[in-house]
Amino acid sequence: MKKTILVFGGISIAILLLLQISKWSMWSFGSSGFHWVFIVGPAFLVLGFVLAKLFRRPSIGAYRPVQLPKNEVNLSSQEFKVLSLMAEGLSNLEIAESLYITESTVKTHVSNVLSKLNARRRTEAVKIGRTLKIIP
Amino acid sequence: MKKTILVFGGISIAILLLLQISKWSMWSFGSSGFHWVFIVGPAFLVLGFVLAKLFRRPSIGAYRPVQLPKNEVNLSSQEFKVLSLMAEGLSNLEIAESLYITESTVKTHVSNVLSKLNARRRTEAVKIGRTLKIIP
DNA sequence: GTCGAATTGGAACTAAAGTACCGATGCCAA
DNA sequence: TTGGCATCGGTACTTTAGTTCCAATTCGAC
Repeated sequence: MKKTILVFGGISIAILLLLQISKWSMWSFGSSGFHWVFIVGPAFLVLGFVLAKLFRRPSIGAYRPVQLPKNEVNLSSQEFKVLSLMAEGLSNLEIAESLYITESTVKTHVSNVLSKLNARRRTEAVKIGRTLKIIP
Repeated sequence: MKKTILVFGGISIAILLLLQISKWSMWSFGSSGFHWVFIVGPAFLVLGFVLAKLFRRPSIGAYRPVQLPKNEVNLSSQEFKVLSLMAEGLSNLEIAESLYITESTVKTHVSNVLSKLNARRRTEAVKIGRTLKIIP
């Protein structure tokens, strides 16, 4: 709340300053076409807004709509086990030891699971799996 | 917030300087007044950038820091937000962009969450958080 | 006002996770 | 018998995640 007040206070002061400057400029420049400020200024202001939005990092996943992969996700037996153990918070190594396979194989399975669920991280895979009610 | 004020102050001073410079170099632009574009334009461009940044910030809310009644685990407001976004499957970078903080800060929060929940991985933290009904 | 917790962020790491590509085996249905 | 799939495993690589230590503000409570 204080922040907001300070922000708007700062903006107000800035506007006041700009007005003051414009007055001073009027006086010092005479009739050299100062009205440009009121045309070009807002235009560039808007441009700045737009550019700021554009330059903002695309944030690929933050608001990405979770597109559910085609109704039927066919995880294989092992892939399902791996996903379940991922949801339990196990690391690849721990999953490997649980299933008596090597970590390399687990990585392969994890990659396949991520691909099939259209996820990019194991946490996302777990979330999607829960959404699809594949795992509790 | 001091930063904000400093920014506005800096912009104002910059505009003043630009005006001053333009005053000294007015003769070289001709008398059409068109040169204002090159002075006011960039200034408002920067102002637009700053304003866009400021107006983006406060609208992220929607997360209520839930105070835990018992359960020794007491996550702070930001830590709770980070944990929630972890459960959504976001990466540290995506969480950072969602909360308008840097990835470094997110890492700090994640480390604290893992420590407080006695977890060793974010997936485990999510599972524990769900077990403790901190997150759905 | 002072103090502790919270927030933010940086630097410099180490440790996992994930990708891409490969080969081998076994199984099953067409 | 052959093509496709699942399983297993490997190498080499890039990307995230996570740790540790540090420091500057900020905020609420006392």
